[in-house]
Parts: sequence; structure tokens; C-alpha cells
Amino acid sequence: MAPLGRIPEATVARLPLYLRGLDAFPVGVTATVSSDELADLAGVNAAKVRKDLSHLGTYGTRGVGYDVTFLRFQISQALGVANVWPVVVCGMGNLGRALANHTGFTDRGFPVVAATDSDPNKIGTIVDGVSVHAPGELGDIVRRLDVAIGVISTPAEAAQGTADALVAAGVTSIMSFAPTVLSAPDEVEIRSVDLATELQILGFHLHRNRIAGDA
Amino acid sequence: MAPLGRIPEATVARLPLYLRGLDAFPVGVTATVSSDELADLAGVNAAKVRKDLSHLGTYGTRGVGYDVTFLRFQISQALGVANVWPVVVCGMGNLGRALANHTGFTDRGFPVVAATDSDPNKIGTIVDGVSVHAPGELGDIVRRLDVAIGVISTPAEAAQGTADALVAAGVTSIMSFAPTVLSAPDEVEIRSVDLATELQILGFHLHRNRIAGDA
DNA sequence: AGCCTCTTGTGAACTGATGCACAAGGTGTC
DNA sequence: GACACCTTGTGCATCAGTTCACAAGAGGCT
Repeated sequence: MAPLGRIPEATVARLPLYLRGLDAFPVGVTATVSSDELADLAGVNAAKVRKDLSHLGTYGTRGVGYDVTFLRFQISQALGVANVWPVVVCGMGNLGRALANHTGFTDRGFPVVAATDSDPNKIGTIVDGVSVHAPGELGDIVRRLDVAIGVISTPAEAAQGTADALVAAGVTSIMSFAPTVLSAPDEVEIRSVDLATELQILGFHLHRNRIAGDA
Repeated sequence: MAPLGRIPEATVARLPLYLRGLDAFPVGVTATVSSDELADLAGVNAAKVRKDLSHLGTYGTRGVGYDVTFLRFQISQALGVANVWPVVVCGMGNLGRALANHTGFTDRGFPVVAATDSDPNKIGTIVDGVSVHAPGELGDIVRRLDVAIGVISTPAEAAQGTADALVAAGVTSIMSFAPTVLSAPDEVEIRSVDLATELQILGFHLHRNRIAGDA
């Protein structure tokens, strides 16, 4: 009912999953999908699907479901996936290289257009088609290549400095893999992915189950 | 007050951050930290810190703060970080290799003890000190090396099959990077990290701001 | 000892998200 | 056209998590 009201954060986080779920349907073919089916495809429950989609103002057809093509369009629209957001990868260690080479990024509108690294041996080289620059050139790179998103895959010690440089260059969206807290102005959106932390959460549950099992 | 009651999931997810924050203090030195300071170090607010720690039954000292050494011990205890949980990495593409080589894992008690890949050219080789096996050997590897956690970094198509194999081998904790929904029995804990999805969420905010800015 | 300052621990209000359950509104059949 | 059958959209109850605000307690100063 709310055509374009504020979309809850939790819903935003699920929209990409729905879009991904719709990949199960061939493009160009007319088909419909029920909230039940889509729930399965996205790994959530049907009520959530319906409520989420209602926030988009997307109307399904009662008794039938959602038109796949139209739904795809609606979600894409809401997420702005028509846009292409150039990405710079800061820190070309193991992880940085993997990210720069990750086809899933370019495919979805996030081309890695440049990289930085502090290692003089890497600066000036081209790794997997991405040219590596000195950290000091960040501002220049961002302006020249119209970078929208910065990925931080440096060691923890260099992360804050890198974030500062990105912010100074005008980047307002950062994805960080560094195991540290980053501070930045409020208008900068930071998503932090700490792999070791994720494992520790798994470890907690293993630990808990082991204790329970020992009883 | 609740010495060892059920710890809320949201709290569990923050405990590793606190532990990481405490790294700012040298080991072995007596020091105290206030909820305010720790909040800064972990990137959350003080009220949350206090409530979270109260779930552990950890008592700070009013007017003073928390004893760093004791707090470290308490959190470690709760998370079970004293345990070592061997990890197997399934899928040695770019990302898999980066993960297998990630020092942050071994450092925190998650050694990568083996890997699998379906590429015959990789099977039998040793990449960055980790030996690569055929997917069919998974069950054997898990049993032999006492693997506790499986990391799925295969292409999306192979992810479900890999998850099934891990579950069949008795693994109950899975971290997946494959952009797909995995199904598994309820007792299996799955944490899914989809990098493209993360970027799409950032993209949403960029898109929204751009629209707002155009007004 | 008494008082002042500091910081914890927590009750309570609030916020956001989830899930249920069902009326509303379509489609297709007889 | 009427009826039976679906599936959406949503009001409402519930739940988890967050934040506030303050009493309780600990330390130190005079």
C-alpha cells in the first residue's frame, strides 16, 4: 500500500536475496511466483516475503502470485541495480586479489576499476586485469574513475588510514574486511565483514553444544 | 545477575568484537576498562556493552570498570576460544585460496587443515601448505582430521552438494560464501556471507541518496 | 566517618521486526 | 452468473533487541 515509503533496513537486506531467487526463472518467459515459492528460493518465510514486497508498493495478483518479470523489475528498481557502481579495492593481499578477481562483482554492477597497495613491488603492476596504484593516489583514482564504493582489505593497522583517505576522496560507501572498528562521518555507510568473527560465532555454538553433550 | 543463562544471539555476535577491542590492552598488565571505553573500542554504545556483559555474569566494579584480564578470560570462556576447531575449505578458487591462506583464522583457533576441489589439476597438490583433495574424500577428511567447521567457497551450483556432503560427514557448522540458499537439518548452523549481496545493500543506499540529491 | 564522584547493573519504556490469521480480491469452472 | 478456490495484503499480537535513566555500590578525599 505504501508506494514508496521508507523501506525498513531488514527488508533492504533481503531484497537482493529475492532478486537472486528469481534467477531460477528464465528471463523473458512469462511466469508467476507465489510468496510461498519465493520464500523457498530466498530461504525465508512467506509472510516475510509478502510484507517485504508490500513495502515496494509491488502488487501481486491475489489468487495467482507475482509476475516474475515485473517483480524482477520492481526489485531492481528499488535497489537501483540499473546503476553501475565502480569499486576500488584497497589492499591487494590474498583477500584483495580474490575480491578483485571475483566475477560476482562485475556481473552485478560492481566492476573493480582499480586497486591500491602499499607494496612497491605491486604498485604499477596489473593483477588479474586490475592496475595497482600507490595508496596516495586514491583521491585521484576515485575522481578519475568515478569510484562509488571502496573495499578495504588491508591489514587492520592500515584500515583506518585507508578509510580516511576514501572518505576524503568523497567515497560514502565502504565494505571493510579488516578486523577493526572504523570511524567515519555519519553519512558514510560502512559494512564490516570480519571472517574470524563469523567463525567465532560458529565456535560459540559448537562450544555450547559440546558442553550440553557432556552432561 | 544471570550467571550462565541463555545468551541472546545479538550479544553472542558482539562478544568477538569486545574480545578484539581488548587487544588494545597489553597482556599481563593490570588495567581496567570502562563500558564507555570498551564501547568505543568495539564500535557500539556503552549501554549495550553493560547489558551484554551482564549476560555473562561478569561483574565489573562500580565506580571503576572491568578488570581487563578477567574480562578477557570471561569472554574467552563464554565463546569457547580455548578450543581449536579444525576447518576444511571446500572450493579452492580465488576466494578459497585466500581463505586457506588467511592467517587470521589459524591465529584465532581455526586452522585450515585441508581443502577440497573438483579440479583434477588441483587434487593432490598442496596450496599454501594446505593439501587439496577430491570432494569425494570429504567424509574421510572430516573423520580423520576431526574437522569441526566447513567453509563453502565453491560456485553456487556445487554449494548444496558440498553442504550435503559436509552434513553427511557429521559437520554441524558451515560458513558459506556461495550466493545461494542452502538447506540442511535444523541442528546444522549455517552462516552465509554473500559478498555481492553486501555490495547491493551499499548500492541501495547510494541509489537512494542519488535520488534524494537530484530533487 | 562522612561526603563526593564515578561507573556498574538493571527495571522499564521504546523501537523494529516477525509471524499469525483472516478478510479482500482475484481466477477459473460449472 | 454463482460458486469454489487461491493467494495476496495487512491489522494485530508477540518477540527480541535497544536505549534510557537511575538507584546501588565502590573508591577516594577531606
